[in-house]
Amino acid sequence: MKKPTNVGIRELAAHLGMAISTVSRAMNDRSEVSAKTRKKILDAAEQLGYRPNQSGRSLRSGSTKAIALTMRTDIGRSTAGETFFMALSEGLQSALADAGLDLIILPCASDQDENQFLYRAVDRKLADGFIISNVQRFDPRIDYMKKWHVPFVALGSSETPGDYAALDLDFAGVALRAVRRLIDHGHRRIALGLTAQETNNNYVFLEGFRRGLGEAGIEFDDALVLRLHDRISGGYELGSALLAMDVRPTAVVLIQETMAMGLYQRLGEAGLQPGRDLAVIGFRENPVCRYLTPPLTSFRIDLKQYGVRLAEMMVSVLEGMTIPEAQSTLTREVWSMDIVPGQSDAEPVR
Amino acid sequence: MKKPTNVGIRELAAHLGMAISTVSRAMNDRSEVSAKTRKKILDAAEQLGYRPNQSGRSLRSGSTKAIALTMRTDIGRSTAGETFFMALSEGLQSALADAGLDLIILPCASDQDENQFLYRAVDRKLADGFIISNVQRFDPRIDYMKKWHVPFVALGSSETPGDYAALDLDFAGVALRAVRRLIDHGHRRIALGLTAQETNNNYVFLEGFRRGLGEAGIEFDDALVLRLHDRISGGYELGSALLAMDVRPTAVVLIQETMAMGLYQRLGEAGLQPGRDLAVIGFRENPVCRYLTPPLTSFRIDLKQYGVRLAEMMVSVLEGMTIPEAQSTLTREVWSMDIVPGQSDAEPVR
DNA sequence: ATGATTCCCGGAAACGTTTCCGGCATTGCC
DNA sequence: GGCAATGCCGGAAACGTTTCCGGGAATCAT
Repeated sequence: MKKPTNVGIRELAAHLGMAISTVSRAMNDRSEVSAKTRKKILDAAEQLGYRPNQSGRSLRSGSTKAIALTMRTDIGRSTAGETFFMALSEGLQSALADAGLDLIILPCASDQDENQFLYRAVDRKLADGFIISNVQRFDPRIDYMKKWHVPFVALGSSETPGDYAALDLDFAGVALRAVRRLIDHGHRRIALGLTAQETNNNYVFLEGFRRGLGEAGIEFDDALVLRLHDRISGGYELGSALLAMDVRPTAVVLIQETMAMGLYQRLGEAGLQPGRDLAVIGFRENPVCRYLTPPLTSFRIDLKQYGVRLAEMMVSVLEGMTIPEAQSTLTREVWSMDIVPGQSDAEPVR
Repeated sequence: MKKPTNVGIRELAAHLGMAISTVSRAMNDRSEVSAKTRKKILDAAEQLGYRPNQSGRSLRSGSTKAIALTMRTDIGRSTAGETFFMALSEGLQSALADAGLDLIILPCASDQDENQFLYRAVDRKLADGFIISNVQRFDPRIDYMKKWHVPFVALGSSETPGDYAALDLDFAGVALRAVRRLIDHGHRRIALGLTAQETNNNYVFLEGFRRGLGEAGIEFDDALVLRLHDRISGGYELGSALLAMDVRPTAVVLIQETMAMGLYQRLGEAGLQPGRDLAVIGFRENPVCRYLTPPLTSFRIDLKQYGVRLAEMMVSVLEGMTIPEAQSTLTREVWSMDIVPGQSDAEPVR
């Protein structure tokens, strides 16, 4: 069998004895075509196996009907990252599909420049809109998108000024509530585990942490803030660092829940028990952490709904670009999270 | 600032006082253009910020210069540590980029038909080549791709006949070696934890398992084969099922290492210890499992290299489609894995 | 010096689709 | 019954690029 010659709109029109413009209209559900003509065309299209060519379509219309989501392949890999993007995509893709949009994920390997990677995709007009993940505190990509007026929403907040849509988890609120909770339990000396990257989340989380301490009149001690690899081994190192301190903290708050695994491990090796000898609160609820002993106290978010909301915002931005009046849709939104109490943050022993 | 009119090849050519064909040649590094003309053009392109439009390009040339990888968003999720796609993409994207190809991941939500999802992407010519993951034992998608002569490689093996490229992990070998190892340790009654889906991996893994038993003259007992959800809770259920058996097995082999977490949990609740009261061997090495106590015995694969190899195969298939003679590149390849001994598969207590 | 070859480059036709424009019916209104 | 409005549809021009074709200039061999 030879490679089948793909039937184009021209062949289909010829086969029907109609003009290609009519066929096009029928395929796009436009109103200028009568119902019975449309049916005839759609039937013939089905029968001949005609599918509109996306290249021709987007060349002419200037729209790809696709949304791109950037994803670093080396971030939060040991567990958090993948479950995050997968669970997010579940809602995102589904909701975008309802709006007639495809979702494509653009994975960026660690040996590539993340900014150039996006610029290239944007310049080549790979998608109508872009969702930028792993946003930095001041992110040049945001400036780029604004400069060239390409629709985007930032997945994560940033200090880059200007009007644009952004969606983020409430890092500040989580840190604040975690500290409050620990203080309520009687802790006074609380450590903080951040990641090593210069992401905005770290900054915001630290802000919330400090505010929590300030509320209770506890002096902030910079030596208790540790920056670690965003993986299990980072948690292990965190444990070592805590154990090596002259006067050990009685509690620690983690910005990345998978660190808890390494931390648990390190504590166990030292004969210490999480929750009894050191209170631990993680960030995002993660199946892994529920199966730790003791279960990790963390915060819950429905990532699927989060993805749906992300899709809504993207669609809204897209409409805002085409429909001139609706400029007010560029909101920065923060989703608060619910605490999931575990057994890992009891009162301190003395 | 208004939306900048994107400078096209025409504007660039006019600005240079050259023909657009010359500019096109220069942008594509073709030999029919002199070195100094090329430099002049590239400089001007840089200065004016000209980037070729991908739609126009692929419409004319029929090639998108992109490879698509399908990914179900609901598979292996919540499996904590399931870093498969991220680690794979790391090598895959990087290697494809070296070949001048983009990688795009097409996430398919659980409420969508996986086959139709692929067909749609193929019909719309979203990519030059496709990497099909989560292949079934008999996978209609493979037939579809072959029928329409669109380049693809199957990520995972299948029983669908015909010549095509496929890459898979050595499920059979791992199962065989796991059983052998347990038998060497003195185990005779060995259970098997599979996933509930009808994937080919389950079948192949079971084959290897049976073969291992057969080698030692141990009768295969179908009641010891359990099919569970591909997640931590599945492991928990597995534990319950094992504990409920009249005569308990002394060992279990898992096709999915994250099940171990739930299993450990369930055993702990029953006052039993993995590795002492029940030997456990998992499948793929996973950071999470190294931090279990006791560490899980499993098998190692370098997913990044695996991704690089996948890219090579894809490129090879692509060349095989254009260069007529090279049809012999359609190989089915299986990667063997190295065992990573943990403490979870000791001798049985009696 | 002449013819053949090679090297560059310009002109123009595609690729498959959407969309503007215009025109023929048909309908509605007085 | 005349005239405007409306509904449907055909023709053709775009969208931005690649590539075929052809031709002028330069190089080379004779």
